[in-house]
Amino acid sequence: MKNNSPVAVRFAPSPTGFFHIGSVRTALFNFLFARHYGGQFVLRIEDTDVARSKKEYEDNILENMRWLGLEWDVFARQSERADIHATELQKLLASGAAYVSKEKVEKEGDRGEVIRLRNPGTIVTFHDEIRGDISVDTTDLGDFIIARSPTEPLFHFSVVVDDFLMGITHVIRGEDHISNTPRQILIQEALGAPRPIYAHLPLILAADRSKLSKRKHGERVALSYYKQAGFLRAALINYIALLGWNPNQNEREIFSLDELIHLFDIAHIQKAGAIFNEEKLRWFNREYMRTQPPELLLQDIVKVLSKRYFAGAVETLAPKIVSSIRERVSVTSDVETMMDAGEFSYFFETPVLDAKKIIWKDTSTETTRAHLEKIISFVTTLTSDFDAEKAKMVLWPYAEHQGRGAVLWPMRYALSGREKSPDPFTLAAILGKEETIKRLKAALVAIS
RNA sequence: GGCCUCAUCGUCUAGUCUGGUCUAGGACACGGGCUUUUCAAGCCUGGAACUCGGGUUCAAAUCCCGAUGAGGUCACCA
Repeated sequence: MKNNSPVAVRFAPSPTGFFHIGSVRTALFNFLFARHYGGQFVLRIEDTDVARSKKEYEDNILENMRWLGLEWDVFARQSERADIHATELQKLLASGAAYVSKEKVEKEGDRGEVIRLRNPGTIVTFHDEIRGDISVDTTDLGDFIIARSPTEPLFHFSVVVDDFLMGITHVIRGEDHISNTPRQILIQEALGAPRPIYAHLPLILAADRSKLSKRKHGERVALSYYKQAGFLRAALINYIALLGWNPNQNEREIFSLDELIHLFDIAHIQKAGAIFNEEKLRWFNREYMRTQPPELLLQDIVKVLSKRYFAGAVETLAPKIVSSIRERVSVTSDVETMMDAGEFSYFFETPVLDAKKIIWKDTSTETTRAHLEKIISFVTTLTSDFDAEKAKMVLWPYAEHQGRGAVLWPMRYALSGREKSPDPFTLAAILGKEETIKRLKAALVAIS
């Protein structure tokens, strides 16, 4: 497993929950670092806690790592390295650096005997690439437990053994591991293992400034939530990379994964935690959506609208409305939100008109009626396959002359029955000549 | 509470190492305006921050000390 690469890093999630944003960031930074230096990126599943680890979670992590494009070079499962851990543990026991200790059983699952590290009780000072030197008096740690039995190592021990034997040169992980580091260094020293270079990343925070957690902050901490909502991987990667790191490229904010790899450095990593802001993520996503071919959004629109409306009607409608929707959404799930708010209902059903709303501001009923009649006569002159541009051409001079609001508002409202909608020309083109005239006449009846 | 870490607009950040060009720059969000009526988008524009207190210095967002505040962590979880 040793290699000649200058650096080797690892992302070591425990499969005890769905891949969440904080883990994504740790994985991303490790990936970026490895690729930047042409080193090795190890994905190691820390599943030594048999009771809490689930295959389902492991699958979720792997699947999402691939989806994000964070390909790893080496894959390992800690549970499959049990023999290695047992061997190393025996060495410590044999040398007296660790010992079997009798315990009183306090809670269910506790053992009568566990293995503790003989703590020399020194002051451990280690260098952190982001924070500088950190010193901790390890006497308060006591002879801490490193294994439940000779074949059941605990987190700190298996991490140190694996990092050592897998040749990990840099440990890049969350700030919540700072307090674990002295303990792990003590184990390294007992094992005679070299000390890797540490870099503790600032945490990604929830709006309340506390660490993002499933229990406190719900589904929005899981990457799959954003994936399902239709966020693009490039937007997610770009946004998360810039949370706690800055490439220092003047004012630029949009970067591809390759550019991030090229630019990545530990020197520009932030020390303070950063709040995850979905609004800004949405902005990134819109930026990336613009670069996507419209066909992709079209497929999503068809999928969403088919849930509620007749598929045949959706098929013919969707291509006509895709460009106007494209301007109004930041993420594809917005399409569903719009549908739930009734946004598209007027394409499928005759709108129910509120007579008062047909009239623009202080325009009189008589004038509005005259405008509507005029609009009908204009529309009548159009060929049945007219588009929005054609409709605008015949109607615009009249609207311009009579007052845009006075003419266009009643038309738009008559066609949509809503205070907010696409412009009247687009509506008319989508609805078609016959339906447009029918709805305009209905408005005329409504205000009579 | 012990230990550890952190501290620039509401949020993400540039600037801090190598003090002066910072009356602190950008982005998101928000306010106002413009645009083919509404909504959105776009463009223009506005408000908005160096946590506080001491030092050092001709000069401090930048260096030092302290206070305060915030977070992390204290398992036979990872």
